[in-house]
Amino acid sequence: MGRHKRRHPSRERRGYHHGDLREALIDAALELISEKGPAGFTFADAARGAGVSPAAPYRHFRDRDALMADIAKRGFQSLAEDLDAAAKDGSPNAVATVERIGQAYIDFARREPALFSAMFESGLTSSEAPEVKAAEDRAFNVLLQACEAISNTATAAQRPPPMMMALHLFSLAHGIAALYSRGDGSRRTIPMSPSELLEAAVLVYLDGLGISK
Amino acid sequence: MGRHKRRHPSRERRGYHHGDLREALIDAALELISEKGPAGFTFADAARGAGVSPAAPYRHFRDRDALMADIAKRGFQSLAEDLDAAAKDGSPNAVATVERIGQAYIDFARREPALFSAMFESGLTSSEAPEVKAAEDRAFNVLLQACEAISNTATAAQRPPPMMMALHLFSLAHGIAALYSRGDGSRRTIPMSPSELLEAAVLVYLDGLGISK
DNA sequence: TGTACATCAGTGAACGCGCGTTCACTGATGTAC
DNA sequence: TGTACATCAGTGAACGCGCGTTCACTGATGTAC
Repeated sequence: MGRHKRRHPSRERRGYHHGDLREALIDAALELISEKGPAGFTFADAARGAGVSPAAPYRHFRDRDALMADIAKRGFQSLAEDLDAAAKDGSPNAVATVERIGQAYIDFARREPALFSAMFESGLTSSEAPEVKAAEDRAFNVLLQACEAISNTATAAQRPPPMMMALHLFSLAHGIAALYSRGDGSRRTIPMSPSELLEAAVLVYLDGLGISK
Repeated sequence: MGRHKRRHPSRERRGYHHGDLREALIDAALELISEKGPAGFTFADAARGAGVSPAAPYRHFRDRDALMADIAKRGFQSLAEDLDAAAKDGSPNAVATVERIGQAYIDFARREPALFSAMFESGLTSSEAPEVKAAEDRAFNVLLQACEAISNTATAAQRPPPMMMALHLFSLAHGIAALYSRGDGSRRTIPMSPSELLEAAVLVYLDGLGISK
C-alpha cells in the first residue's frame, strides 16, 4: 500500500542513524494494518518494516499502544483537515456544505482504511488517550458548525437542534463508511456507490427537517 | 462478563470429559473479548478460561480464526432473531416496525458488545467466512422486508426504493450502535440516549420520504 | 446383565518460534572554545 | 579550522515467557451380542 503520504519518500536509510525513524515506524505500522488489520502487527514487526533493530522503536514510543495512539491521533487530525477543507470549499449553500462534509468522511475511509481502523477499531479508550479524543472532537466540530449554520438560516418555527443534526449525520456517514466505503477487505458490496447512498440519505434527512436547497 | 446465555450454567467440570467444551470455549472467548477486545485473547487463553489443557480446543475448532468465525456467525444469528422478534412484535404500523427494528439493533450492541465487535471488527472477510455473511444477510433482510412493506403502502408517486431505505436505516443504526450505544469501553458519550437519537433520526428520515405515522 | 471392544474427548509433555524488553555499547552529529 | 566533549539514536545480544501445534497416551462412554 504505502498510499499514505510519507514525509521523506526518497530518503533511503544510509548509515548508522535513520534520520526519521518515528515517521518510518508509523508508515510501517500503517502498511501492516492495511495488510492484516489493527491487531495484525507487533512492535518488532514495525521495527522490521522500518529496517531497524527491535530495540530502536523504544527511542520514540513507550510501547505498542503509544504507537497506535499516535497513529489514531494523526488519523483524526487528518480527518479533521479533510472535513474542514470540504466545509470551506465553495459553499453555494449550507446544505451543499453538509453534503460535502459527509462525502469527505466516507472518502477518507475509502482512501485510508488503515487509519480508519486504527481510529475506530484499535481498542483504545478515550480515557487512555485524551489527545486522540481531542482530535476526534475537532473533526466532529466541523460538522457541528455546519449544522449550526443550517439551523440559523431556518425559520424559527422549525429550527432543528444542531447537536442532534450533527450526531445524526455523523452516525450516518460513519455507518456507511464502516460498512460500505472503507477501502479494505471488510467492505461489504452493495448495488450502488457509497457516495450515492450517502447523498440520497442526506437529502432525505434534510428534507425531513424541512430544509431543502 | 458472561452476560450471554450459557447452555449449561450449572454444569461444573467434573471428571475427564468436559461435557460441552465447544460452548464453554465460546463463552470463555466472549468473556475475554469483553475484557480486552476481539484481538485480546489467544487460543490458549480460551482453553484456560474453559479449564482445559491447551490442546483440547483442537478437538472442536481448526484454529483461532475458526472459533472467531463461529462466534461472529452466532452473533449475526442472534441479531437476526432479535430484529425478527422486533419486526413481529405488535406492529401497529409499518413506521413503528422500522423504529422497533432499529432500536433492537442498537440494543443488541449495548447488551452484547463482545459479539458486536466479533461481528464487525474481528477482521474476518466475507470470502473467508461465507456462513457469517449468510447470517448477516438474514439480519439485513428483516429490515429490508419491513422497508418493502412501507414502500408498498406509499402512494405510487412517492414510493421509495426499499433497498435504498434499508441501507440508509441499517447504516444509521450501525453508526449509532458502533459510536454511541455499544456497551463497552469504546462507547462515546453524548448528551442524550442512543435510543432517543435513533428514534428522532428515523422519524426525520421517514418524514423526508413523505411517510409519517 | 455382563463383557469386549470401538470411539470419543480429553491430557500433558514437548518443540521451535517470535515477542517484549533490557542492557552496555557505539557510531554519528552538534557545539564550545 | 581544529579539537574535545556531550548528546543523540542507533546496535545486537540476551533473557524469560507464552504461543501454536503435534503426539502418543488414557479415561470415559456407548454399543453389540
